[in-house]
Amino acid sequence: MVWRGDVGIITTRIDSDGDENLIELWGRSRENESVLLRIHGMQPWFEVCPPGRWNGDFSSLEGRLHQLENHEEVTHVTGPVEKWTDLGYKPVWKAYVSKPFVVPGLRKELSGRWYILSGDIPFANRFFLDGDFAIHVSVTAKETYSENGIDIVADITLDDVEQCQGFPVPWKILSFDLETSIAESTILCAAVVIEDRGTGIRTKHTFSGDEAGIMADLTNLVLDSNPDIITGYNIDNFDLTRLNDRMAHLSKRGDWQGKAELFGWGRVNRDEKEYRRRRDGLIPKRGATRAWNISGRCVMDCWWQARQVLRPERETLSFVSKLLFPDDDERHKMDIDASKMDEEWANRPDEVLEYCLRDAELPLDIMAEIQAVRRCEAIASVSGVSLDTVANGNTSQRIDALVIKAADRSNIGVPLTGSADAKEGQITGGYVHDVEAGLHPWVAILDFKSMYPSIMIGNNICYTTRVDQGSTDQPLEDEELFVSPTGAKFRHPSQRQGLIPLLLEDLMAQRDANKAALAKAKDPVSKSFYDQMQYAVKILMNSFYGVFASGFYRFTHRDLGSSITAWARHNIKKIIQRLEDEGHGVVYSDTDSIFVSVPLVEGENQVEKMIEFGHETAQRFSEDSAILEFEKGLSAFFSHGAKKRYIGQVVWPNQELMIRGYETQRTDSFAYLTTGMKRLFEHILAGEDEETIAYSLEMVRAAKAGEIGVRDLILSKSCKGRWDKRKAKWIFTEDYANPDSMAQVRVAKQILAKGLPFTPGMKVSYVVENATEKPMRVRAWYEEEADSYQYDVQFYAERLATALGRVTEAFGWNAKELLSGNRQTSLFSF
DNA sequence: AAGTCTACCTAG
DNA sequence: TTAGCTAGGTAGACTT
Repeated sequence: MVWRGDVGIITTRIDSDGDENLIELWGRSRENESVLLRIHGMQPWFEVCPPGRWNGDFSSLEGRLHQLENHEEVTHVTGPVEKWTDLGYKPVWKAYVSKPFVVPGLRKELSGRWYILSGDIPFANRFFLDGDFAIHVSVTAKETYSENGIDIVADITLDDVEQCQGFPVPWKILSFDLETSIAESTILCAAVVIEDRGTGIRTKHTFSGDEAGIMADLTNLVLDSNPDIITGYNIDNFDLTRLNDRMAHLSKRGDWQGKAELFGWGRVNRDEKEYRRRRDGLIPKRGATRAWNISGRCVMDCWWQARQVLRPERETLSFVSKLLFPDDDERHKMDIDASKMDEEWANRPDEVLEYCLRDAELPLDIMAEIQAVRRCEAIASVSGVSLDTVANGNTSQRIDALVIKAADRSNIGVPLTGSADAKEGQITGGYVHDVEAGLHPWVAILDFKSMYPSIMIGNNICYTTRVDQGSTDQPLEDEELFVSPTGAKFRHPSQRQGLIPLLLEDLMAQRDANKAALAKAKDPVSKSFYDQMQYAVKILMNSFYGVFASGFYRFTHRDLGSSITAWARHNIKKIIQRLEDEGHGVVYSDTDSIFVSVPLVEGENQVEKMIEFGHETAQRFSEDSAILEFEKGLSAFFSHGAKKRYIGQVVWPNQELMIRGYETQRTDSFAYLTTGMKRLFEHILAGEDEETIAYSLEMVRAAKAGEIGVRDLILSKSCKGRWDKRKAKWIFTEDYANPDSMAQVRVAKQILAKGLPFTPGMKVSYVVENATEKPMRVRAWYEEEADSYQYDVQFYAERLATALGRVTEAFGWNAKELLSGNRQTSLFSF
């Protein structure tokens, strides 16, 4: 029976064990079926061309070509086709090979005789590249069957797949949590909550009893419920790692069946062959990266998603929950002491199970609230990759998906990653204008629309358009070139349209289309959809510059990044100069923005004057590919004189307090300072100078008097470190020159001493007990011990005075004076 | 007390 | 901090 369906692709792998090389794609259909597509008929290949400049002498290649054709791993060779490379046009042969995994060896073997192209592209990516597909596809299958709990398994070819409009995939998400013994590191109990986004139903499960039984039941639930996405809080570093360790502990070496029973979460046959796969197999694996790999499923750690979206001051599950659901006490009441888990489990197992279940469900609430999956889906849709590649991949992979496709279509050779010359040191970045200290009334903020992408488009900046002395491909004699302030030259689009500028133009058009659709959308579902899409396009466009300015990306050259920023500096400095020549004060500028004083008018209509001035000025200085926009209007702007630190009272297009850089924005500050400083800023922008000083003095006084609740004094900082497998201990010396002089490392060690989990890169929280000791004495923060903290009153008072004093100095009070509570009369004060 | 160095986090 | 980039401010430990 013919099956037709729209499918969202979770992840891919290759199956090259048989005669054929299959690409396997796991997904979920619009109709809520689990799907496995097995793509037949594709063959792995790479390309070769003569190294160096091509001299047209085909006869010199005959021997090499013959050797290539007769290589035992090479099935056949086609070509040559003329392709563009960074040394000019060259003849390119395509070598088809028996198996994808022979390519790395061949690459090495041939490297002296040939220049290799397209030789490091994972074979499974060919599905997206050759088919021009993204995460959502439409499939027609003549027949299908069920296998391994998957509803629809279809053997098809690329021709049976078509592009598909985005649709909300009814993902099935499994969230889990383990409670573990501190003494033994065994698993005491587990909980799972499964969300079916098709039906909207959640089911809850708890597991206790002997450890092997818990793991086996958990595995059975994974297989029976067959989820697409596995989540939980910090599962990458904790829960999955622990399951893996316990599997190793509880099963004998080589007992693949025993291991599969305990942790065989993969969506594949339960046999030894699948067990033996190094990745994408029966048993979840973590390679060199942080990301876990489970065949057929996508691991999406709620902690990682939440930190990226929310940037929380602290990163515990309970903190993030309170941040998102402040009114919901049930969700975050704390009644189990995790540092005494063994006792808790012995004394009141029911409560521990309930606690465990709650911590399994919260990640689902958090993921839904921050729309983590939809966000990934939108980026996957725009860049043309699977869900897993967005959730667990890197920026280069997203850019690759777009650029390689475009290169293949235009006969541009695809160089290997790392083939470019290394960058010599850093390139120069954006220009930051000195900020004039003090309060400035009426400031218009103008900024360039998508500055770096526009510069790339406007000057046709691309790997494929850069003029290189060493290339056989030189511009026409009368060709108009774009010459960057660094001297780098780029071809004219009439002669060669760059791939990147073309892609960026397309993305800009997509963004405009999505924005237009968003404006027209009536129901919340489509509104959210178009908003996600336009945002995904924006994210993707902005990541182009970074990738092309990096030292290792395949399509880069050091002149690209430095030309982009050089043009940016040139453009913005020119406009600042012209504004100043006209008598307009430029208060500040950073990279793509200009803060300009609005001429004052008599009477009441200063806001209207600012709007008119903002729009008029922006338009006047706009050029074709450097469009300046009036972004915000401020009634007041203040900075104490440091770059990247300022505040503003926005009055157009809406009313808001805008703060950049200051302690209020920093997650390594403490609540008493951030909330107080925000209040201070409101006084400053309202022109309430006396209140500004009085408020600052009161804050410092209260701190000195020890009147602040310790919860408002918790500091938080990320801590690195790594687990040394051989020594079986945590080491910090790799990441820190002097680890024990760093407060966060000392805190991490306290956490570890308590037997609590520590995740490298995660923030740790602490209170300063005594800063007169060097290094200062700090105590890790545990909510359960909240009542027992002593803090260093003088330390907090000084830190407050320092931060507030920088600001109040503009009003005549410095840090020292805030601390003492009175102003020293200087010799010159009268 | 001033300067150097490492580290963190932010703006864009 | 999962091969995007640079500019910049600040804290704290330590040295001179």
